[in-house]
Amino acid sequence: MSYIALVDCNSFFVSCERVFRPELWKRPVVVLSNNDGCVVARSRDVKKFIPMGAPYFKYKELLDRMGVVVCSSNYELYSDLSSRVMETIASLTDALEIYSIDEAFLRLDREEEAIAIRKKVLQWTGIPTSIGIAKNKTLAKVANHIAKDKGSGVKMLIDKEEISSHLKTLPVEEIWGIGRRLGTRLRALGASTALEFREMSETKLRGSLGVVPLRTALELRGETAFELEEHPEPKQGVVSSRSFGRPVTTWEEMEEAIALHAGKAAAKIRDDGSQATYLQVFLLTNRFNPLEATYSRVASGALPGPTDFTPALVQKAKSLAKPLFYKNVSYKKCGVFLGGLVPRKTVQEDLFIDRSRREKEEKLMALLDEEPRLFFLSEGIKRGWKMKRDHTSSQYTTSWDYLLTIKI
DNA sequence: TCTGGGGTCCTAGGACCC
DNA sequence: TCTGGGGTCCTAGGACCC
Repeated sequence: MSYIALVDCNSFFVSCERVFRPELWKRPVVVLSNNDGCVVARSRDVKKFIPMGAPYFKYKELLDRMGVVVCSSNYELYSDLSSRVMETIASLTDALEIYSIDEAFLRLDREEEAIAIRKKVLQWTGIPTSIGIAKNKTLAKVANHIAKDKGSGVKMLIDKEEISSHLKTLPVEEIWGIGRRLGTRLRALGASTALEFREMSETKLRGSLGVVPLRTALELRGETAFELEEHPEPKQGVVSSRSFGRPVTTWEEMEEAIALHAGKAAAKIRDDGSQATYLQVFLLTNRFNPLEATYSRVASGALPGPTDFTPALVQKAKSLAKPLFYKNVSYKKCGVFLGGLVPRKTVQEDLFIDRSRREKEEKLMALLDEEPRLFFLSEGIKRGWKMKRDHTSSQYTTSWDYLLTIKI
């Protein structure tokens, strides 16, 4: 008999910070999102009084009063430690699905294997984990919560009676795949616990909620509806977006931000070895501002052919964004999505672009990717709309002193 | 003053075809 | 006067995840 296990790193971003600052193991710690906007990771003791995703400005005083150490996020560090954790797990199992930066599903036969994995990950990376084991992914999630709550590290949830008794006390919205909206609808339908949800009829679930919640309910009954995906499909698209440090009201600034995001997204797909055939831009106002109606616009279009060439993508992004931009509107955020990705190798030669021009473009992009201080002037020099935090981490694009001059 | 960013999957509805 | 029905593809939007 084989089981599904979920390995989940405990307070992952916090643990990453602690690995490099061991004195923090004894302190309560939170990690903030970009722009120091939200609390995105909390040490165990902080979870009791700070909700996940809490806006930092609302909790700043409380955090200070409680003596909580506050860290800005360092995604490069987290993603590097994540790779190490995943490599460690991979070395101890054959069937692994990396589900997120801090979680992995795997197949195993015995609880001892999980205990060994947990020990090895801690020993090799310094990151503590919790492991839930059950018949399928959804129940492994439930088991994982139990392991976390009890602090025991590993929880095997197989016995039917035991499963039922846990589901009886589990609120519907805490089930993996059931969020706030579905939770509200389920409660209206008379299911407020996982057990009540599991016992709803299939036709009712399918008819009023759709196939995903139905699959979730089937898993709670012990069936398998979500397979272990060891070889995930390539990404559908990449997005670069960010909130502004202050409201943006002029097209000149918006244009710079759009260009910057198009450039960042382009760099990502080049790094992945793919090219885009479809581009989307979006502009948003601040949805929390009660004085103004929320304004959110999207525009998209096909590219003339698969490309990863920054200037072509920037031009397309700007031309799509321009008609969306209204004067007298304060924008909060914008972004660029590149989709319809195809592997670079299989892209056919475009007969209308001569070879030497293509080679020049490739050289220019290679140069751009090698040298972080290089950027296109269309992305702006001053960037008054950028978040303040970003200025501290990279000066290359924000100070004249770091500018390079090159001739092409 | 200050509320993240990057993804996935599903559904509904329109366009188009026969 | 009467205005089909089924399939496919595309896109926008909703809901969820971490």
